[in-house]
Amino acid sequence: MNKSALVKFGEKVRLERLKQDLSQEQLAAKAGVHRTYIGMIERAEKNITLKNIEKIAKALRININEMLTD
Amino acid sequence: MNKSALVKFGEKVRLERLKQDLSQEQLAAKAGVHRTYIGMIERAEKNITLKNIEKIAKALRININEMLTD
DNA sequence: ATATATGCTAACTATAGTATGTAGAACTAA
DNA sequence: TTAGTTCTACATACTATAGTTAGCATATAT
Repeated sequence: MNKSALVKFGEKVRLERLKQDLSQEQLAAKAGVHRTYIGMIERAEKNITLKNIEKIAKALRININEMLTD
Repeated sequence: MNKSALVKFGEKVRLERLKQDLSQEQLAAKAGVHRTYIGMIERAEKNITLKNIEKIAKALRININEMLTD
């Protein structure tokens, strides 16, 4: 079933966040967004915008294009 | 001055669209969005969402991560 | 028991997504 | 020239939904 970009992005955020041993709250603080928002993104419940993709990528210190690579 | 992801994405869309000799209207039809919306994206006037990034990438037959690579 | 982390619901408000209309440039043809 | 076509920029304006927040529940661990 070919996962949507939304699902893949959410999985990537969670994977990298845990790899860096960060809580959702800590990542949220780094990215400048709300705690629950990170949860929603990881669960692919929100259709995130490019500006916020950029924010989260920077907070995780990962290139934005890598956030969307399989 | 480090262009935003929005500006880079807009430039990439225009570049690839012209490379494939498509008008904004033709690309819009392929992607299933409105004519003027493509213009707005190319001019980086709208903060595009991931679902629409996916739509446009598919219409251009380009991997989504390549749309965000320098 | 207290603290930490996350899921989930529900609500508000900012703005993305959609659409219409006008204007101007570049071109083609009569 | 003049008229018609195509393409794009830009200005609104509407409506869908992203972004933000607060609150409560559950789980785990100390």
